Amino acid sequence: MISSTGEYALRAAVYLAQHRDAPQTTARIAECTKVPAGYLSKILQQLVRGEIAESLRGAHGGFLLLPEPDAVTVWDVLTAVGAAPERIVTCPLGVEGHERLCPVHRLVDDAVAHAQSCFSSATLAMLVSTVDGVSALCEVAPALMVPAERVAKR
Amino acid sequence: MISSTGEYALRAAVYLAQHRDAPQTTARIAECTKVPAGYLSKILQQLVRGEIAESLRGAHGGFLLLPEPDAVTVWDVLTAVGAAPERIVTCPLGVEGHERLCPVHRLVDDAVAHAQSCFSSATLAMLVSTVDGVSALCEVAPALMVPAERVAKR
DNA sequence: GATATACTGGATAATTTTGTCCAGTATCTC
DNA sequence: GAGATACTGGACAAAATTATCCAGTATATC
Repeated sequence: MISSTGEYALRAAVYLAQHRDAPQTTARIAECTKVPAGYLSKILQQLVRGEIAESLRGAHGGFLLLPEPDAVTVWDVLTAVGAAPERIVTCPLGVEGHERLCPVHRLVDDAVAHAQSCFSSATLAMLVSTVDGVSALCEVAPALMVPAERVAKR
Repeated sequence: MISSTGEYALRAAVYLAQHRDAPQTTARIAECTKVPAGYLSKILQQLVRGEIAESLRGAHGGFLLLPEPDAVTVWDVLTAVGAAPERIVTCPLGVEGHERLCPVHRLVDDAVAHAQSCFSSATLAMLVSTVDGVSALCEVAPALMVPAERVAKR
């Protein structure tokens, strides 16, 4: 449905939305999102070019989410890395003489349209704020940890 | 949204659903669906293994749709070639200690689920029978050709 | 200013997907 | 049975995606 690149970009963007207090290094984001560090570096650069993140060089540098979390949609993130599913606008067979899509491609395009709709109506703020026992990126909410884990932390 | 392989398989399956009267050769299907012939050959083999098509060797041989067109869904075709979008069943980050997906992956999985629903409720028969001026695979209905094209044919 | 930190951009490599080619085999027609 | 047709399976090649590495540069701290 979405490529590895898209998945990775989404994880990184959500992580930045969760940690707006200080710049987050590539290494830290990579560790927490389980994304290959070297590749993540490229993806973060794309997010910077897409004005989704900003980068700060030097000591204590890293990446910060640029807009407010409620002003960035999942669609925006996927688009920034070229991983957004694309609508079918013209006949993939290149047939001349008609404009409308045939039933086959209309079906596929409907699915794409729905995905686009889902993704463009979900903001990073929504993903981060949602609470139902499992927070974004699977960070287990401390209050909901099972006893064994809470004990292990001490 | 779906891979080239999936798109090609769908075109081929629909073509077979449109031409059930006689076996269709790889060359003919390739020409009409604009799919690279050599690659199509591999895809047709996968459709045969998936019991979506049957093959007949020798002169006047080719491929035939195996089940009735109303008994094959788009989902079936995509699955046969391993191109069906997959549901997210476990946390892609591999975090232990919880079962439910986090908001990020729940969102993505919802989109996948919707696509799966679209694809599994659409049969080849539906795609072939739909008439709204453009038939499946963009074959222009003769009666609806624009005048210039009708003249050009003479 | 010296040093350590951390992003940038480019080169390169591994992997997966897509695509090509051909010898072998089965089947039909005459 | 001979010849032509057409699928089968495997090897191989091209292209796109994913991933790694490193020298260069900018920034913060002392």
